[in-house]
Amino acid sequence: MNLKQLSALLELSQTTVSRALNGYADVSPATRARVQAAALEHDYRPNTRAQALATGRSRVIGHVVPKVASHAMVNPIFADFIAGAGETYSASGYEMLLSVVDEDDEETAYRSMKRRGLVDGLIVSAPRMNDPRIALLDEIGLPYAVHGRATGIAVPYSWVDVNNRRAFARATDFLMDLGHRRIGLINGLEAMDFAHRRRQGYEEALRGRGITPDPDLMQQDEMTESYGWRATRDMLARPDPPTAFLVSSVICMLGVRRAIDDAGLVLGRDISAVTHDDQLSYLRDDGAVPAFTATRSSVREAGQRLARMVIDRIDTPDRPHAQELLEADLIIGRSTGPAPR
Amino acid sequence: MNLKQLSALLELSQTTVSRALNGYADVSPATRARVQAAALEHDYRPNTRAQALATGRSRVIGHVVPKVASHAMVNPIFADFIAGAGETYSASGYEMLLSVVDEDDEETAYRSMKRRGLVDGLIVSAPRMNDPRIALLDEIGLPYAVHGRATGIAVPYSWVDVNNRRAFARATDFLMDLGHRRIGLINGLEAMDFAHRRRQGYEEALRGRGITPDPDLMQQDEMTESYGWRATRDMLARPDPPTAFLVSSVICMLGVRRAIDDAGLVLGRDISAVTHDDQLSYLRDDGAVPAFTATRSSVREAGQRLARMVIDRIDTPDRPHAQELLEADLIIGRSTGPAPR
DNA sequence: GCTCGACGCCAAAGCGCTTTGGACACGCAC
DNA sequence: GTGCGTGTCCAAAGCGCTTTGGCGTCGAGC
Repeated sequence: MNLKQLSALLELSQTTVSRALNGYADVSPATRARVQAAALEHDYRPNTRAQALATGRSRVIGHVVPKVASHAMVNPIFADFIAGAGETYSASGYEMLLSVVDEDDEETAYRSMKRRGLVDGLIVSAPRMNDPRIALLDEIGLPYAVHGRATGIAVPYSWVDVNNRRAFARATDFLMDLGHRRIGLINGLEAMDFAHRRRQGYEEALRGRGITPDPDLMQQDEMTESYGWRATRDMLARPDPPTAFLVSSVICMLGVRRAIDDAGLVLGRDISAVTHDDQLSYLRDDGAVPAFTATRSSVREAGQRLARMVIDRIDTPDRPHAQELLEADLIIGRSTGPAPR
Repeated sequence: MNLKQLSALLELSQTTVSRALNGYADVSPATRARVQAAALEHDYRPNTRAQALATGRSRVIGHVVPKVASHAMVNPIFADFIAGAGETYSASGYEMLLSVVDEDDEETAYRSMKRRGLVDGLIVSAPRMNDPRIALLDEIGLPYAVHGRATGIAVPYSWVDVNNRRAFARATDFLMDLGHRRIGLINGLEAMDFAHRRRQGYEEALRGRGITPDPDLMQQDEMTESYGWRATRDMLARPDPPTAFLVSSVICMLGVRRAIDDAGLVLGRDISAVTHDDQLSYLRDDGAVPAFTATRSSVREAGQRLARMVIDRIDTPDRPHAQELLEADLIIGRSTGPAPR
């Protein structure tokens, strides 16, 4: 059933049927009711492609997943983030288009999405420092919103981010309050903006108490379980090992715990550790007392907010850019305790 | 730059330009070359929506993510699966549409996708036993391929699956070869077909050696870390605890290890455990000797194969349905050893 | 009685592509 | 010269929708 057939059936013009369904005022209430009833009865849904062609809007929002050729890593927060964004999209009549793109072809991909009229807007994930994608999208003229910030970009843009600096500063302070002085940082790749900010927070807090950050106690890498294990093992093997760790993700933290176990130590007694917790659904840690002390912020919620933000930008491109800085909760769990003396 | 402008510029008709670019024979080699050069120079890309409207094909494949209202769980294999499928799509000129849908609205969502001409085909994930979606899609007439099988569905359909029954039978046999007689099963939800098959394999292997499966040693639930922990703790607390575990996912396995540690036991010495390993990129376990003994099968590869399969079905709907049964490798790691006596 | 603005409806154009059904020119065979 | 196949190209219709501009009709206001 298409518009033509439906309007023939109702003995009305396509114009009237279309306008009745789209809520225009110049349709009598009686006619509108009749049209709506018929549409419902025959389960009429406008063809998206035709609609998009006629209106110039596709009601689709793109997410580009860069595929790094070297290490075929998929971001573990990806699924929950997508779930959050997807919820908002479907509630707002948008669809989500996912494009897996070779890292080098990202620019081409963006341009092509615009030219082909594939999407009305984009989500930019995992911004790096001085990320070139922001200028690119401004040039192309495709509405977008960024999950995170990009240090070094001067022009305003729309973003949602966690206050990573403050979260890690608070966590560091918390550990120092417990008497820890040597605190290892097991960070994500610091080319990623969030990891850079986390280190800033960590170093600031240390310096705030007159402690000079020790480069030997800082590691950065792709946040896998085995990286967490390796980094912890190495630091614990040092002559003057840390008594506490600050860890960038729960996945890493699992490896950290394993290394601590392997060393015959007890987490929360011999060694303390605080992790950032994105509240991934399959790693939910919400017992009465959580296993891990954590800076916690829901990545799913970030997805929801970002989706809302792009949609707003599509609807009202002239509005000034929006920014949302989410504060992470500091949740006390069983992985921290006073520094052993 | 659109077709009209391009053809004006070339002083050719739209027809000829279109046919030149789409490889039709009735264009002289000279003209074709001229057209291609101009298209390249002006970076012309046909508008997808117009193309879709004209051809009746959208070159988009849908993935429906059911959103379970009660427990907002996102499948951890989701990201890697998507990555695999996405690679194949972009190599084949397809796009991926992701739709997050309330569990109850799944039928409506499928019908709507068809009516609105949104997608050319679909991937069905996480089939349950007697899954009604297969009959539904056959009725609607939307090409699809299923990730997994649905016990109880008689009609042929296209699928890619891991031989879960055999994988778990082999793992059980392996543990029994090591002398284990009481083996706990920490399974996924058995309404899911794969979990059902895994239990079958487990029970068959036990019976094959004259052991009657003990219902007290079987658990099923959503495969989270905390479930793995809880189930293991409970079974170890039994009067006659198992000496080995069979675990449905690496995520669970992390919880299993935690519970074993908590009990003051050593994994691989006091207690053995074998897990299924989907080779998730952020949980890669590929040291010289992996931490976990596992039945291993790449979910990313499954994504690639399924993508290929739907595309084939779209291109040649009359071809008989294809099936691919992937065998899981049994990888020996450090989490298994002879049963203690 | 006439004008004018609402009101309710519609014909037709247009979105940017593909595809059908020729048209035209040319060369060849008869 | 006629007929016919072949190689190139094109005008126009169509995909299913939205939107512009206009057309009657009717009641109110003068």
